[in-house]
Amino acid sequence: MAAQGTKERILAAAETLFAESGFTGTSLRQLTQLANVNLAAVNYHFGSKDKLIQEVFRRRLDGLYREREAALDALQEKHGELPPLIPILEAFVFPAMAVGEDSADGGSPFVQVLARAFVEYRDELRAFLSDRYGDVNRRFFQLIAANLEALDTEEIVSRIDFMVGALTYAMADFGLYQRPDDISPEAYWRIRAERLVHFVAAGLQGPRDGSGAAPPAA
Amino acid sequence: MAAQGTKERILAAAETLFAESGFTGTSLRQLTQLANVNLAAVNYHFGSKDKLIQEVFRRRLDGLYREREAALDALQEKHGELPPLIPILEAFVFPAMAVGEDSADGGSPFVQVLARAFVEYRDELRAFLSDRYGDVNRRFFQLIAANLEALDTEEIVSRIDFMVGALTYAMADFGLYQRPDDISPEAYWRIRAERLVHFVAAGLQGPRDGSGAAPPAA
DNA sequence: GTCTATAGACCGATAGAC
DNA sequence: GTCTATCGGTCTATAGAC
Repeated sequence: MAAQGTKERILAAAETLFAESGFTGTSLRQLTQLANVNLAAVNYHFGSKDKLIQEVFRRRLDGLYREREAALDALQEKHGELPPLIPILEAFVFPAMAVGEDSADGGSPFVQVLARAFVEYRDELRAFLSDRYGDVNRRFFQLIAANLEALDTEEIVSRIDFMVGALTYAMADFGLYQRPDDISPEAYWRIRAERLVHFVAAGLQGPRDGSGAAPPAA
Repeated sequence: MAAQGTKERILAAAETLFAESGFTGTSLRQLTQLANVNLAAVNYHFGSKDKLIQEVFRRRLDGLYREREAALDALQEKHGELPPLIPILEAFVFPAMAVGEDSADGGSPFVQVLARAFVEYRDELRAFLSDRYGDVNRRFFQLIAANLEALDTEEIVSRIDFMVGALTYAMADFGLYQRPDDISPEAYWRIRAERLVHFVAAGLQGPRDGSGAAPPAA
């Protein structure tokens, strides 16, 4: 685990600290100290702090989006042009669980870094992400929307916004639900991901107005 | 609008800049310049940057939580101990819309500041918020949970986490849905809040497992 | 209560020896 | 590729004149 190349150690330390303290909140001094490399190494290997941030994302997201695309391809192979909603949501959520599983402790700092990206706005980063992954995101968007065609576009966009919020927050593990001692980290994430998919599917497909989706449990 | 007291101008500027750039990302220099007060005024009036952050929250949340509590009281007056889910969610969400409506442009920077608080972790701030508003939050939690008693506690906690995510993200207006030109800011927030409540209610009440909540729209 | 000035620390980036 | 040293700039907080 320890003592890879300098670049890898920097990236690993960056992921950890960005997750904990954000981009602005993390200094290159803390970062290089944790990575056990010289301060100047960041600029030597990455050019600047912003480029380092970008590389932290690229390293994880390239693989993640490859998996998401492959999952969509497989779905359309199986179901034709418009697969049902649940597998589409699974194709988006499940690959995200695996990201960061190579980290030692089973935790997944990168998904928290992803959540930071929404809040800690960096124009350069936003442009990079949109450029590189926008096409796949739009493909998901359109497939989800096509499954909700009883709704008008405005309402669909709103509901997808809510979905992204639930997703982001849940993946970043900000909530109250803690892993019980008797289940493994992998099982924990799998259960959460399944619950999330069902929650979001129910929310997306809910009635247009008033009166609750189902009779209350009581 | 302009030229209130120094403290008020500082608080207003802080709200705006914290919403845009976060706590760490906002310097007292930017802040005092926008507020048109001297740099030293922050420390004179608030003691420190952290105390200023705390005051930004207290100023808005005291009123918000008073409204939320009053809405719950009124609900229980009307429905007895356990009101139905939708009005409970409305009692939580609707008062949040009004917060910040005294800002000049109809926008609501404070709700974005709230979202920051989840991501930009500050121990001092977390303790303050939990101390001051934890009781009301727990009351909401329990009423929601009581409406979902067909589910086991673990699943309820998970779903409430998803709810908080959707709520936080939506209130912060991070998503793609933009206000159409032909509706007022007030109407925009009301529509979003209603959609959010219905989305979350459907998600919370969704089936325990597999197979989608309702027949797909197509 | 408002200002200037500055202390004391930290920041990202870079030049240049090895 | 790695290091030291440092530049030029930022930051929060405060001391002290008015």
